[in-house]
Amino acid sequence: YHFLKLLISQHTATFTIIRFTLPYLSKQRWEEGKSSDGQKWTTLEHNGPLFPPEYEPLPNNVVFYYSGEAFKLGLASEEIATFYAKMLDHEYTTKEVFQKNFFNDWREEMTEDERKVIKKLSKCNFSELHAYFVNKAEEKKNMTKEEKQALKEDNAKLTEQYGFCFLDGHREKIGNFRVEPPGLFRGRGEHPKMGKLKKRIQPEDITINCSKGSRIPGPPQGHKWRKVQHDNTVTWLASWVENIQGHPKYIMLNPSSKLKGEKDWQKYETARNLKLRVDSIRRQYQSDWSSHEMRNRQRGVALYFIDKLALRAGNEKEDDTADTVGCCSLRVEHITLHKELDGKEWVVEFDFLGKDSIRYYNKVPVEKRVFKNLKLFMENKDPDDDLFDRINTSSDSSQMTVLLITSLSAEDMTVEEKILAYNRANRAVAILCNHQRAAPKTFEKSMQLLQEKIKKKKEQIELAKRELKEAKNAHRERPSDKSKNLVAKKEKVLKRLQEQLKKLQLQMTDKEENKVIALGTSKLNYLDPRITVAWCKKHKVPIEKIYNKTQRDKFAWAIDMTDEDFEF
DNA sequence: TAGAAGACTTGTATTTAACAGC
DNA sequence: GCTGTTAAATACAAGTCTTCTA
Repeated sequence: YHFLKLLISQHTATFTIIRFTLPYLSKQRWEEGKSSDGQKWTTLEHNGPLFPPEYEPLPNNVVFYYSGEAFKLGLASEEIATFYAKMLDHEYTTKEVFQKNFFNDWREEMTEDERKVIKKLSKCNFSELHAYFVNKAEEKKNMTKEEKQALKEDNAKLTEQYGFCFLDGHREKIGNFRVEPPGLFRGRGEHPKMGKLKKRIQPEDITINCSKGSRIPGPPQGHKWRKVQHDNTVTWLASWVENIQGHPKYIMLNPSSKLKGEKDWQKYETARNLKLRVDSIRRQYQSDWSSHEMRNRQRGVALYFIDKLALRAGNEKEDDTADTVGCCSLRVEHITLHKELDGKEWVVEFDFLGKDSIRYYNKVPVEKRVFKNLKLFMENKDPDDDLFDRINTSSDSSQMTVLLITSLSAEDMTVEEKILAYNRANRAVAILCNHQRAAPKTFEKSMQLLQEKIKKKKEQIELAKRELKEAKNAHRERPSDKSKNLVAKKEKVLKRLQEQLKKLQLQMTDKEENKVIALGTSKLNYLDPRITVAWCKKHKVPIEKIYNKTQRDKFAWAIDMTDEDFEF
């Protein structure tokens, strides 16, 4: 769990981040009146998941070719072929691993006769299939307004029927009420299983969870559920096992639900409690740097990294997944020690792939004792050995914290400036947590557009200034009510233009600074929303300017309970 | 008690809806 | 009203941490 806090005092935006592991905390007696028997609900009723539509066979004029010859595929293998055909202009399909995995899985689903003929992916020609789907997408785009409206209404009906459940008597929104459709697995980074066939889920694969005595959802015609259970120690409504990694998947509630909201609240309360102990935890791990036990030294340094850099814990991973690491799973090859670098002493250079194969690159000056310890941990090891070989994320008291404070301030700000300040604080957190995104494809273009707008606005301002001057002169020469009004009017116009310019410039700054940073994750999962709500109230910033509809729903608990003098 | 299985949160990519500018 | 951009919503993979089981 990662936690952070956003403190925004008088005209000042300040974030404090706290990232730590829960076992350490849950052993403390901080539970906020949470039921100890693990009951998550008393009654639960729902309509089961919504299945994706059955496969629609291709029309006869859309032909698959093998070795240049038309080849009619059976329904099952045709469907799988369409998965690949749809992805043809995606980078994935150029990757060897993807192709290999796809082709292996595809062949497994083929009939004997198909398998006899289709032996090489390179001889397969999906282009007609691809074109067919491109065309279909185009047609969908060109549908009339009425058709689109009808489609929308159909969708709304389904959401109405399947998108809600009753939990303890309250009607709650479900997060993902659709069963995932079949397709090709798209792992992130260099995932060894990319391209494998994600099979169609049948009702017979699905476990339903609801309360005893509730109306049990009916399986689709001619089918039955794998199992119906009544376990109120878990929060999911339905589950199945996906065939790629063999992991369970769940249908759960939307973040706007009471159940999720209370859990979220509890999370931030835990963070709040941690704040009281951060100092002592820091003293502890610093003293561990000189421990005579190697295990303690490693733990002390690992904790320091997590505290200082907001690294993830770094659990052990299964094989057959992309090679990514977190703090505890760092290997010797992921860091380089520099006694001196860029005029700084005791610098550690990090370079590794973290969650979702996002690169973490950072050069960090550290305390001398940390540096010496790292050198010790690396002695007589190969590059692919674990840096922290004596600890793992479940070793005792894995206490991990992070605290960062960035301060941004200004006096007498407009709402726009306040929002920029907020976003900057938000951004400082995202940068620390390495929440990166690829620069949007249209970034340069839209930047240029903004640039032009600003130029235009400046020209307008020049013009307005001249006109104002003229009006003033005219008024001086021949004062009248009319001329006086004109001056006032021109002043007003100029002022408004100047405000608009400022707004545009702020917008541009924000955009530029946000180029490769994703704010969403930290806003949604790390910032205590109560701090944001209090800040909005205090500074008269409408909450809608900070949180969109979804976010307001998710943080309804915070919006309801927080007044302007809330302190984290 | 360690390793596997299970449950739940976090995070990026993709899809869809809303909006601005013509 | 149309079209291209941007923001919101959704999808689902990939983490973390808990609980079960041999």
